[in-house]
Amino acid sequence: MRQKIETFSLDESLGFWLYRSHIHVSAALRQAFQDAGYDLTPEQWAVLLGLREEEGLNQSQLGEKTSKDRHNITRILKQLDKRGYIKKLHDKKDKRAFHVYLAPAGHSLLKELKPIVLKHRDRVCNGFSKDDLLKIRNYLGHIIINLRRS
Amino acid sequence: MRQKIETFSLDESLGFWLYRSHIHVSAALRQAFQDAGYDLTPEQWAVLLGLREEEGLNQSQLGEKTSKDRHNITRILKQLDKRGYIKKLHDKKDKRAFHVYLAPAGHSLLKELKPIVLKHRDRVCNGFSKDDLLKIRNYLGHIIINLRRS
DNA sequence: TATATTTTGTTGTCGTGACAACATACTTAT
DNA sequence: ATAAGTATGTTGTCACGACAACAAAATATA
Repeated sequence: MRQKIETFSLDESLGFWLYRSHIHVSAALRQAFQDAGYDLTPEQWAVLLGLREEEGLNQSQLGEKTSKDRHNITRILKQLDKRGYIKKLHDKKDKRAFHVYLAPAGHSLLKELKPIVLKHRDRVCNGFSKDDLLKIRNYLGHIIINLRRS
Repeated sequence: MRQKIETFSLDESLGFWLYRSHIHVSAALRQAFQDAGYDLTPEQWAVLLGLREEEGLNQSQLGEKTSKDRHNITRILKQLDKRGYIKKLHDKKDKRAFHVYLAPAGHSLLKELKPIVLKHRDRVCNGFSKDDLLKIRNYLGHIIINLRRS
């Protein structure tokens, strides 16, 4: 009578599936931007999108919103600033902080990217019902909650 | 009568949810290794695990198995080699290729990490039934298939 | 008020993902 | 057999995630 040895493998690892699917989705979006002639990373896109939803955030808040830490936000904003997509304005009271806004070029970039992103989304979501998508989001949200400071 | 404007946001983006959950899971595993005194990245762990499942692969095959390209495999193996966890043996016929194996230190490392990884897994999967986990894996596999060269 | 702590943002380092360029060597075609 | 094409692996560059150290400024506390 053999005992079951509890073990693990890549294919059984939820974390590895998340890694794989994230890598694929991210690579596909990057490629879609590139094919359309845009030199923009998925991360930069995420920050632009976060900004459009809530302009005037400071960098820490923007980092919270996009799940990136201050250091990375600093550098991603540097890229976006260099390309003229955003503006950083000093807080009038707090001399340390900035408020970040989309520049006009950022707004029009988002408008231009829209069909590309929608097409990408349709590709990723092909074969999923609205209910499936909701379930996936709940599952992933559940995972994130499981990992919150415990 | 207003028309619905099709739009998108971070919270509605499946890709962004994948990013977020992957980042959290990966960070938690990294932290678990660190807390236990191991200086090992989740990526290095994935390569070691891939190797244990199938020793003797060449680097390209190992990359395929772990969803990493040749360049990254080269560097990750360099790290693992430096720490003595793997061995690279020349192919006898093909002078370009290597066969990669776990060194004894790699085997014992995997054994030592086992309780840490299992605890991490329990934390990530807290509240999910076996059926849930199967569904998640199917969903993520579906996403990956959707993105295969089309 | 003076000091200590916290917060905001920057810079630097390392490991990794994406990509280009390259050397070496195997394979196929002529 | 030679040339063309392909495959394996390395190196270099850039962008990003994690982390440490830092400066500047706000806030809390003594």
